[in-house]
Amino acid sequence: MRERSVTHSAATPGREITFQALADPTRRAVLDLLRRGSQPAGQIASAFPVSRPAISKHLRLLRRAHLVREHREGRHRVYQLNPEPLRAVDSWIEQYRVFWASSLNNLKAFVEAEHAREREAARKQRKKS
Amino acid sequence: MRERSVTHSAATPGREITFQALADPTRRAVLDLLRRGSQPAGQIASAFPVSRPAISKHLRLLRRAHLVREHREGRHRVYQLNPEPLRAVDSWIEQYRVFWASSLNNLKAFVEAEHAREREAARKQRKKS
DNA sequence: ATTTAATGTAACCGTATAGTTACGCATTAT
DNA sequence: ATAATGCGTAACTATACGGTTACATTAAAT
Repeated sequence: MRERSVTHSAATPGREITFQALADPTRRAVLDLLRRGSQPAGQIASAFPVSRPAISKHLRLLRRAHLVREHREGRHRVYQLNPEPLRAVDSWIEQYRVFWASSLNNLKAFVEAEHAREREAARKQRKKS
Repeated sequence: MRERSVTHSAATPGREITFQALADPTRRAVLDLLRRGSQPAGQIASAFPVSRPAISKHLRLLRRAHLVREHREGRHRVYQLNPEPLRAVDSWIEQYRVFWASSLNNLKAFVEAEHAREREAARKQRKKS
């Protein structure tokens, strides 16, 4: 069976774009800001030290990741948080939560020491042949 | 009080490097792989379609983010998962969990409609003066 | 009808990423 | 001693990113 490709849950369709969108601190800050309520683009931009076009591009990426929704309101472009895609991220992390939830970390260390011993044994074995 | 800079929890020291490390799907897949047990670098690399040096560089980033630990074992470099930094990511997402946990999303929509109405009122107001 | 306000986009720049091949250095095997 | 393994690093390339300034567009204000 040779573990060809593991479960590789890291590469779920949307997840990819989402993780990438979250990689930038400014973008995360924008989301944090939007958590307190929707705002027009300019107002968002004014909360950051970078230029407005820079924020505009960040918003484009956030849109592409469906982390925000936009709707026109007069000459304003109001941005609204859409936390839905974060569920995918959450569910990915979920798989790791058990590692820090209990003493599994120690257990893991033990299991690995075990593996190391096995490897060592295998090595000695090959030496003999 | 004018919400000068929000809480901006997006920019916590280590969090930055962690999010960045998770941005790449291959790196996340490496972590997924390591969840099943520690492995030497070469074995990790053999699980992916890219070259070994490519994985080596990914491992360097994961090391920098303290998401993996490395220890030499003979001529092998065994990599071990260290989920600890993921807690920071988890706690960031935590703040968003409430949004999909209940009907708060709808409530949010309502509040925003409210805001919109306020804005509209303010606009009409300014028009008068 | 003009002007002003609110945004997005284009063009450009510097730097980081992800990947490749070639090479160097230990450590184990022969 | 020499060969082979296992890895990391260097050098190089192509592409994406984040930022800036200049320009285009649409809607509101005068």
